[in-house]
Amino acid sequence: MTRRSSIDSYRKTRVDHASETAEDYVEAIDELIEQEGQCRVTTLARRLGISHVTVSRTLSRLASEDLVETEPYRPIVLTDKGHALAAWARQRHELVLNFLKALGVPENVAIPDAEGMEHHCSPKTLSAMKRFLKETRS
Amino acid sequence: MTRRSSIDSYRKTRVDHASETAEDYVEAIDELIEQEGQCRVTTLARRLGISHVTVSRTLSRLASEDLVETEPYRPIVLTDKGHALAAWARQRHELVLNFLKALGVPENVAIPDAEGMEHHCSPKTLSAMKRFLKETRS
DNA sequence: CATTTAATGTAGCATAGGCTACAAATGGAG
DNA sequence: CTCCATTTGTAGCCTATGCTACATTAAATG
Repeated sequence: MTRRSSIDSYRKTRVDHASETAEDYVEAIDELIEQEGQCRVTTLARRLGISHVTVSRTLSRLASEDLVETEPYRPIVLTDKGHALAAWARQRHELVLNFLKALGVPENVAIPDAEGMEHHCSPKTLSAMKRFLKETRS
Repeated sequence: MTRRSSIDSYRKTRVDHASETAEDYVEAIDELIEQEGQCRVTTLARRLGISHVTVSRTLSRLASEDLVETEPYRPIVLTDKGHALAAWARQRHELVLNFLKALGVPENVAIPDAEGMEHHCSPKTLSAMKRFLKETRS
């Protein structure tokens, strides 16, 4: 039983990874729009720490997935779907980060760890984290 | 400050991913050797849920990184370095899984989540998990 | 020991995500 | 309005990870 599910676990991890990029992008785009009024390719590239070329190509994929809308030389816009995903990702990000901090992980470590872990937390794990935060606060 | 580290966080997540495959492979190889006395390409492929072709190619890379030794049509052997990495990965895997279960995450969810999360837990986060387990047990 | 079956390797293709170098568009300063 | 700096796009290359189809080796069985 544990044997059987190991295959599925590995597969899930792989599939998760496919959507991680999308989540990171829409989350960063959403933040940039909030912070600067708009999101440009170059700004996003700086934020993600990669070249504008990679960002540009990835945005094409996200556009084909109906998460963003792009016009040549224009700011990047989130679709409703993209915005919803961003909101969800940001919320989850906050939760995981707060959870790690409440667990006693120093912030400078919790930030990068949360970044990597958040994509792999299923709803039930997120609920457990919420529960922990509630109990800890009281 | 949080701004500055966001770039590094994204970068760290990407770099982490590069070593995830290696960790998953040596961990699975180590388990198979323990369970079946040897590890064959096909068995490993089944375990990881991917084709033997992909496994074969990835093993070449791991061999070039001195983690495994391969001979054509022969079982896969872990180098000392590979075995050490496997031991570390298995230990970390156990810890994360036990932590999630102690947190109240159902096992069937904890297994795949641990699989994805473990690669992103830095030593300080692992320490915090250990601490939590100790406190919970008492 | 020949033959079939299973395991492994190889060829070749696809996608995702990196990059540099160069071209073209935009926008602001003079 | 022209020109220059910045931004964005395009061409082309790389690695990692997936695959199917086919070739080859090893092993098992009659």
